Amino acid sequence: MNPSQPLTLDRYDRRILELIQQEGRISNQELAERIGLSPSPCLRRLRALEESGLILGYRALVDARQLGYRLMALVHISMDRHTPERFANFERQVAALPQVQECLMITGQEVDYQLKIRVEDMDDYQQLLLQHITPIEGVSGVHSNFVLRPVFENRGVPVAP
Amino acid sequence: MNPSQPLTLDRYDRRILELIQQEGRISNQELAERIGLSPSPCLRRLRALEESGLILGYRALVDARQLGYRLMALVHISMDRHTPERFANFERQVAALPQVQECLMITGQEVDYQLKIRVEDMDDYQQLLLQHITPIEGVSGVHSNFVLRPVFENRGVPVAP
DNA sequence: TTTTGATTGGCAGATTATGCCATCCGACGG
DNA sequence: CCGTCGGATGGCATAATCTGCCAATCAAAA
Repeated sequence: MNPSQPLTLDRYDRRILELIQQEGRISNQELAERIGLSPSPCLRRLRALEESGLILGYRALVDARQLGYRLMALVHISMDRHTPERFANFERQVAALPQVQECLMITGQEVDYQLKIRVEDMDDYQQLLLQHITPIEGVSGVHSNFVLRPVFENRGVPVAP
Repeated sequence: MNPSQPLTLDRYDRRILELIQQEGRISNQELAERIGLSPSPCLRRLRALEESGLILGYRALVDARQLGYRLMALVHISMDRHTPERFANFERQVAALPQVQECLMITGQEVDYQLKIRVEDMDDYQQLLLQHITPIEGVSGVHSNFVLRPVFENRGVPVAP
């Protein structure tokens, strides 16, 4: 959790990062085998990467569509007054909505945030927007784009030499 | 890998999905303990969820900033001719760029794709755009927004009862 | 109440993780 | 050129975990 230490990653560390971004549940033995180390130093390195904060955690990828979330939308939000309180409040409210998968504060003349949203269908979407997003204090504009097809998502961060 | 079977998830399955979305590397023993089952049926359920395709895989989350990727951009792409070949070619080219973390085909009068990009700095970004994205056949417009702050990302899919 | 089918819990063997220590390697100083 | 020193590695032993198997349990239907 300490965002400092391994400023110097050697090829073993890089290889570990590449592999666990692809196979987050790979066993230490197989990891060691693939990077060309024995299990002991491999595990030590993995733990060090975790401790350093470079590895933030592990996630299972769940197929949203199979869970019934057939609609994905990108929502652009503009705020009327740009005070820290407004922003903080908006972010808190939005974080409480489980359908909001992602919230980014972005540049743009008419836009302050982009939300990525997953819902079951348009009815769901309309209700989320009108009941929970538009009413947040300070929200002055909402513009929606829908995802026709996710070409790819959840790619690993490149870890070049 | 078979996207069919568990149309009916009971509370155990739901709990498993919730937990492994938060702690992708949790041991089966602790998972079992937390959901209130013994390890055997817990592992059986987990494997079934994996086999069914509901769990697509596991990923380690790596702190991009610590790896030097200090700039994140959302790039909106418009294509001049909407033929399947153009789209397929664009997607292939873009998939070959490791800086492109995500590619979504979206609705919008002037937009066909949104890319999420991670680079080290503006120089990097300019080079990626001019050298690798703009030149792709059919790309007629590029508009960039930069991420000032990622409020949150990588949230799990809600798995409601 | 009895039957039937699915799910569970516990057990045993196989696999994996983890701490410890001697060894190895490279850098530095003598 | 050789010896010392610090850090990293590999192997080993123990602990923990995984995983397949079987009898027991539970629930729904007859």
